[in-house]
Amino acid sequence: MKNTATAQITTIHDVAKRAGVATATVSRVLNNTAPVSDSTRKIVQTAIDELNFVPSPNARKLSWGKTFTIACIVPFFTRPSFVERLRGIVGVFEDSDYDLIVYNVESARRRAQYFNEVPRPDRCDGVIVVSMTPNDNDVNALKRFNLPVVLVDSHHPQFHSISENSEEGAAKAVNHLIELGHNKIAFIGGPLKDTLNFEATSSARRLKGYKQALQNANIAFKDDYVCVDNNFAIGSKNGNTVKAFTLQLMRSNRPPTAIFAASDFQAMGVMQAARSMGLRVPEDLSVVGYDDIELAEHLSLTTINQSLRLSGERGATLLLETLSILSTESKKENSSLSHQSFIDDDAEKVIHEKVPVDLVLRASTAHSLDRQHPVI
Amino acid sequence: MKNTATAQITTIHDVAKRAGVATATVSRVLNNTAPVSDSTRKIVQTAIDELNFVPSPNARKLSWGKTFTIACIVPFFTRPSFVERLRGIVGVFEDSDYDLIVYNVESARRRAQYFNEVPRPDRCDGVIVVSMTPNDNDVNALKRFNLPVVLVDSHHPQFHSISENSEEGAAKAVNHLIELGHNKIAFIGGPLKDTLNFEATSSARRLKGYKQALQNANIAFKDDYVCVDNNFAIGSKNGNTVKAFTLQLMRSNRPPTAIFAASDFQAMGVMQAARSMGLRVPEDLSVVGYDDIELAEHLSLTTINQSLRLSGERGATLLLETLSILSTESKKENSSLSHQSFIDDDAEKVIHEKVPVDLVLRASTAHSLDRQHPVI
DNA sequence: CCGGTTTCTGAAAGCGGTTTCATTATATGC
DNA sequence: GCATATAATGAAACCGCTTTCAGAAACCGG
Repeated sequence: MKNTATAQITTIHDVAKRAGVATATVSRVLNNTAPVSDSTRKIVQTAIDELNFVPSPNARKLSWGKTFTIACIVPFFTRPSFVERLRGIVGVFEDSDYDLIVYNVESARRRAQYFNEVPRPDRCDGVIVVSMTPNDNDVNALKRFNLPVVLVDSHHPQFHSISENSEEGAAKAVNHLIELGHNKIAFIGGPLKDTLNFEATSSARRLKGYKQALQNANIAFKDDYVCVDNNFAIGSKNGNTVKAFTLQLMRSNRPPTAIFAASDFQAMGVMQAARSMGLRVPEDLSVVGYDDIELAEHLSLTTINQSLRLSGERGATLLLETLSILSTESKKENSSLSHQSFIDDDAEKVIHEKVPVDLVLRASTAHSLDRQHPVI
Repeated sequence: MKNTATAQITTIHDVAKRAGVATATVSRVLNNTAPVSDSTRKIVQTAIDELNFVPSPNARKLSWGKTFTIACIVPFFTRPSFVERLRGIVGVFEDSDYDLIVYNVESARRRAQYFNEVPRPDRCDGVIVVSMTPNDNDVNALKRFNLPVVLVDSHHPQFHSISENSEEGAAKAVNHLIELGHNKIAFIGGPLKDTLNFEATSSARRLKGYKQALQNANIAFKDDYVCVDNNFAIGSKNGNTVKAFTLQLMRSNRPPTAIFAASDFQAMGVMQAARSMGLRVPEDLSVVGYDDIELAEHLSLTTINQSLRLSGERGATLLLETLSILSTESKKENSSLSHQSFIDDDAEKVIHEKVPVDLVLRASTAHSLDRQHPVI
């Protein structure tokens, strides 16, 4: 008696039978893909409503030869910034016909696996790659079936991409510090190269922007002021290294008065470390981060906003656009099936979009009160 | 010439033709679902390898009547605590045959939509609901097709669930403060009830635990010490409210010496606010959070660890187990198709698992140096 | 009122797999 | 050595939907 009457899934046949028509007709009113007389349309629609019929996504996919699925390969949980980007992506697909499957890369093994297995037309209609620069194998895998691909937060000549200008952002951060009178500015960042090919390069580019800004201001670049955490790899707790760097810097005989961190997450570590040794931020030490993750606001951290969420949104939208262009193109093909080989020609028209980077002023930076030789 | 030769997807027919066998045979070696002679098996396998054949997931799904997909309905997957849980869930399914589709709820509309549309056997084989207590409609929707369901971080008598004991956790937090000599302990939390039915109740339960702990220690409950942010709703920036609460509390004529926040995120706001008015944590104010998100470690925040990730893992595993039980059961049915109605009887055997809550001692709490009437 | 369109509809053939059923080849038993 | 169980395989049906193809019905000009 406690048997919850399990509802059966109604199929298109049930509807057809009930309406006294062929399944083809039902299909036609579902997709209004061909003229159906008003009278039968009404009958069918009633049957659909009464039976509460929803076509099986899978059958549909199989029949249409589309998957209505977007694959997103992303080093998902490793850093807050990825989550923000993902949020932008998810938001776009929520309102579309596409399902989004997130493939979370947390190891080199997975990375290779996903790049090889996922970009197949029977798995997805398009691929978004976040924060990973495809290597040669990846490129092959991605191109094999000519699926539309968009890179978010990375760049490759052969694929659409949405990225930010890290050099510019970093320069803005450092310029801000310079304008505040700082000239002893240190850099703390992640590794410059990395097996997984992601996040790494951004640190490198930010370092480059840092150097550039110094040079423009005629401040000598000092090797000791650059701390790069080569263990900032997957899943590692970067906190300790960053703290160690900070302590080391601040205890040196020429401590910096400001630190530019390559990410907000690292900036937080810097602030923690500074406080732990009794230094006040920003009075004793100015700190600038990068990313403007949600956290930054709560920490009152001055940082560089790189429109994380927007980048995800733009990437997703770009993919959607590509998808719809392709589908109209394939319709054209039907009428004139001649120019097969021309399709690929728009490989030329690869789109590379830049997302703006802006300084967000908060309370972690202040004028330099540099005492040239601090008493220790 | 720049035409990247787009590979064609090879089908089971291609393989069959190449191997000179019927598709049925290929299918059999793929799933070894029936005896195949070693010789033909080898031939087929070779063909598979040579053609690099991977069966189409969709065709398979359709044919098997399974989707090999798990739906995960989760609010704001960007909130750190949800991300942690999701991380646990994702980890489990990565190693399974199932794809995971995440449905991100950010509005009441979406919530209703997802609960109505997603739990259908043609969309997924099972559902994980995170941090949302199903209402009556939801329950109907979830039960309609008798899909296996697991709730993570919520509770309902009719569904499996993984949850934590918020009262207990809160009590541990408050007891810790009491043991440190505090007796002016304030509570800052999110709303106690909410249209979306999630997150709210956890604040309420933590408040309950707070009250209980006070009572046990014979400390009078004080209404002014309870600050509940009813705007901690969708997308709102809770930071400001929390800060306002903190300032208000600390500027009152009987400021607390300790604050227990219902989440780490809010605890961070408290710490920020305290610092902004020149108070030191923990010297002038002790702060305890809840959740033990990654952040907490970096903030040296004393908090309650509620095994966020573990809860996701357990939930996912439980669903997987249910799934495999169901599939073996349905096999049994094949042989003796009598006891259809008995299957539902194990609705009795709903599993409710609790995940441990533990105090994590860090540096945001200290002994109370209460000056009974602080000079202001 | 008739040939020729146009509009509407049903039967049937896919989509790419799995599975049943029937058939043939091979073993086994007596 | 023959009846019979068993193993191995192919042909065909099926999963639920879409789409082609072809036929029926309605429409139209002359």
